[in-house]
Amino acid sequence: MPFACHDCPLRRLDVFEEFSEDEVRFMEGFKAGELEVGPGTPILVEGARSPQLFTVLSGLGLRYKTLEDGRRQVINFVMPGDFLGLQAAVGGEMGHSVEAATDMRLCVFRRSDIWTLFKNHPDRAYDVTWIAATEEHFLGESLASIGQRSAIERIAWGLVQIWTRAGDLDLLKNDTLLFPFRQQDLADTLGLSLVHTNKTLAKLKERGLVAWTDRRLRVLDVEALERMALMDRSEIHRKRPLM
Amino acid sequence: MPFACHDCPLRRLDVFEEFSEDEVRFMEGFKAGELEVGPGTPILVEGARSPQLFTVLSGLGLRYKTLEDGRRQVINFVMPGDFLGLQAAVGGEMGHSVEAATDMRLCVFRRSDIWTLFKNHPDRAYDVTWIAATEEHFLGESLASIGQRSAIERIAWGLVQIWTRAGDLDLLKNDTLLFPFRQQDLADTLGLSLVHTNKTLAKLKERGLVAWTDRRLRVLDVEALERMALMDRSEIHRKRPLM
DNA sequence: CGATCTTTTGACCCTTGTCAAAAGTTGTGG
DNA sequence: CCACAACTTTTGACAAGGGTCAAAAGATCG
Repeated sequence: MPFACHDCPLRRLDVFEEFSEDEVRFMEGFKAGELEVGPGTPILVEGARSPQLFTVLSGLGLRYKTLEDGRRQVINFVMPGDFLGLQAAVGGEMGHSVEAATDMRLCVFRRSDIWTLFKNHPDRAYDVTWIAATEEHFLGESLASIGQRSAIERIAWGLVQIWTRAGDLDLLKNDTLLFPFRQQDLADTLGLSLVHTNKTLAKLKERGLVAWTDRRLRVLDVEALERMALMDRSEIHRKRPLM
Repeated sequence: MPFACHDCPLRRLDVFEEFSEDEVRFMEGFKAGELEVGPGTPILVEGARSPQLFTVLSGLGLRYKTLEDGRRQVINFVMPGDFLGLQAAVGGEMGHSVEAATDMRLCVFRRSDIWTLFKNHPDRAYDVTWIAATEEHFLGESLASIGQRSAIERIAWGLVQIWTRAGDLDLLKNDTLLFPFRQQDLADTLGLSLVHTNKTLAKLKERGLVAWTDRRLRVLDVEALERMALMDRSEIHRKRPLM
């Protein structure tokens, strides 16, 4: 049974900005429904014009693009709070696909309502832009990682990235993240081969920095990984808007 | 001497959507001035909160990020029509720097006016979002190139990208583009070393697909390059908004 | 016409990719 | 609960694409 935005579990998280009562009311009208899907379900397809937008309520997924010959680039891991489908909503077509990796629950909006939002709710429209700009920011980081970092640096970077986001979303239980992805997914994210990813990951495990078995991921020394990846300690955890 | 938006040379290009008289009038109020800079001038700096936004009127530049140890990732080549500084305007800090590569002329907007735009001009706000989403789309393409393509594919991809954009902007004179960048810049864009970029580029020259000397670039066989890069022939040239 | 950049070349080798097969896991149906 | 099929993770051997170094050859520019 769908719940009212007022009771949305995501609202309570510290990473997200508070909603005013007014905004909550508006979002309740904007919300068109909920969608539940199982692992492997495609949610948005590259090149398609989806009539819907989504906010992830729970579950994990992948965004990816495929080249004609089958090579795949994972753009991002999809986590709760992520806003999906904006490209199709404003641009016309999705530049990538999105697929569920676990059971997922999504909040559904109508593409056609997006214009109303811009027209009547400038603050929410601003937030949408905020989200798009932030995503762009993140992709810039990814580009720098894939383009400039070595294999071990990339993996360290990727793990910190995942770990930090998961932490913000309160997804860590017993300091462990239930992580449904395969090493192949990580490899496709970082532009590495599966074999090399596996061997490099093994080094990080030996050094006691990470533990990843049985679909459970634990980062044991975030700071060591950050140093290894030459990450800007300053990557602030700013609060972000939630659609 | 600055000119009125009404006479903006970019407006006439086919790639950009038409402005209504109303929009032109608004933009004239939104425009805070013009900026002219020479080659090498930093326009926006990574991590800084710029009080200004820009639309490139003429000239070329680079967007890039630097890692702590000096490695540099070029995010994108900056061309006329590009909107700069949105990340700082909505998010807080720029995720990358922008620097002029030639003389550049920029249209300047005040960051503080952006909210007015959202409040009073939903259509223009929508366009801003459109731009952000499109940029995100493009970065996804880049990610796929750097992550999945081989050196020669990447270079082919990069050249097509530049060539197409330049064509859209009517920057080709005698089928030639005045291209102020160094091979090092292309290398840093594609995540390759300078030496390897040079040698790979040489192959494309030998095959008669490209000519690049003396700061003049000519792509002689776009389609061959597109095939080589496995590019989606469908990458539509949709009209885009201009700020 | 030096001083400074940028582009080319050649030699060498290291990081990462490819192939193939073994070892572990997970899930399913009888 | 076992057995088998289908995945995923590991390992090892080997190959190669691309990186690094160094220096020569061309441009640029004051």
